[in-house]
Amino acid sequence: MSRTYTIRELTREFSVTARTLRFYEQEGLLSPSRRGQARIYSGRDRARLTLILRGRRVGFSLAEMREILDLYTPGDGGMAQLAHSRDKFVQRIDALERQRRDIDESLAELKLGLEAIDHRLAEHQETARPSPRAIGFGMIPAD
Amino acid sequence: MSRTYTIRELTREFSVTARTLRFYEQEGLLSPSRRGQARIYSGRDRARLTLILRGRRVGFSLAEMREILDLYTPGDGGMAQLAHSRDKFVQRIDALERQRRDIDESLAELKLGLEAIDHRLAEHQETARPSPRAIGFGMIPAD
DNA sequence: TATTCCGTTGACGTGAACGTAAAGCAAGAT
DNA sequence: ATCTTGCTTTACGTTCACGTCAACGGAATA
Repeated sequence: MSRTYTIRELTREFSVTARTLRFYEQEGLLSPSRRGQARIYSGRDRARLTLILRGRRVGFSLAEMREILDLYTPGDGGMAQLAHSRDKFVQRIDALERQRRDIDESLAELKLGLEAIDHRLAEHQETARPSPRAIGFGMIPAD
Repeated sequence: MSRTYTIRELTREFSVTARTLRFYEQEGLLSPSRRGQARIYSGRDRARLTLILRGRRVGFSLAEMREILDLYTPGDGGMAQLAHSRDKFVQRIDALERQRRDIDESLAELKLGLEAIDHRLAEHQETARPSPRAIGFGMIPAD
C-alpha cells in the first residue's frame, strides 16, 4: 500500500490552496478516495497534480488538462479511439512546440532590451551625460 | 511618413477582433492617433501589437505586457529608474526561462505518451489481441 | 436621397479559475 | 465537557479578457 497524502500536505508541497484541489476534483481532474468524508490522495493523484500544475504554467486550461489526463488512462474504446488519442497527442505537441518558439522569440527580444539597458548604464558610468543616440531601445520604432 | 493601418487591417493581419484592439487601447497598451474619430494605427502600434500578442501566447497578462512595453519606452526617470527597469527585464527573462523548462518537460512527457500509443498501435498491427502489459501508459502510476 | 459600409462609444454579459465567507462535523487536547 | 484544529459542503463574489448588443456618425455608392 503506497503512500497517501492529506489535502494539507499537497497544498504545502505544491503551494496551492485546498480550495484549488477541491475545485480540480469538482472539475474531474482529481478523484481522491475518502476516509469518512476527508479526502485522501494517492500517489497517482499526486502525479496527476504535478502534470496539471505544469500544464497550467504553460498555459493549458483545466479543460485541456483534463482531456490530456484522460488520454493517459486509456478508455475502453478500440483502435479507432486509440488513433484518435494519438491525434490529440500530436496536436498538443505541436501547440507546445509553437509556444516554445514564441518563448524563444520573446526571450531574444527581452535580452536585446537588457543589453540596451546595460549599454546605457555602462555609458553613464563613463560619461556623466547621456548620449541622445541612446534614447529609445531600438526594437520598437519611434515612428 | 511611414505606413499606417486601419483597425480592420490589423484585425485581419493578426486575427483579433476590433473589440480586442479597442480594449487594448482602453487598457493603455496601444494609443493609435485619430483621423476624426476613427483610429489610425502607426507602425509602432503594429510592432507593439506583435509583442502583446506574442506575450499573450506565452502566458503574460495584459498588465504584465503593459509593464514590459512601458519599459521599452524609457521614461524621464534617471539612472535609478533605469536600474529598476533592468531588474524587471531580468525577472521577465527568468520567468520565461522557467517556462521554457516547463514546456520541455511537458513535451518530453507527451512524447513518451505518443510513443506508448504508437507501440500499442504497432502491436495491434502484428497480433490481433492486445497484451495486458501494454495497458496504462506508464507515466502515471496505477497505484 | 436612401442605402450600405465601416467605424464609433457605452453598457452589460460571459467563461475560466479560483477566492471568500458561513456553517457544520469529527477527533484529539486541556 | 468544552475548545481548538482540520476538514467538509454550499453558495455567492471576483478578476481577467474579452463578447455582444444597441444606438449612432460619417463617407461613398446606387
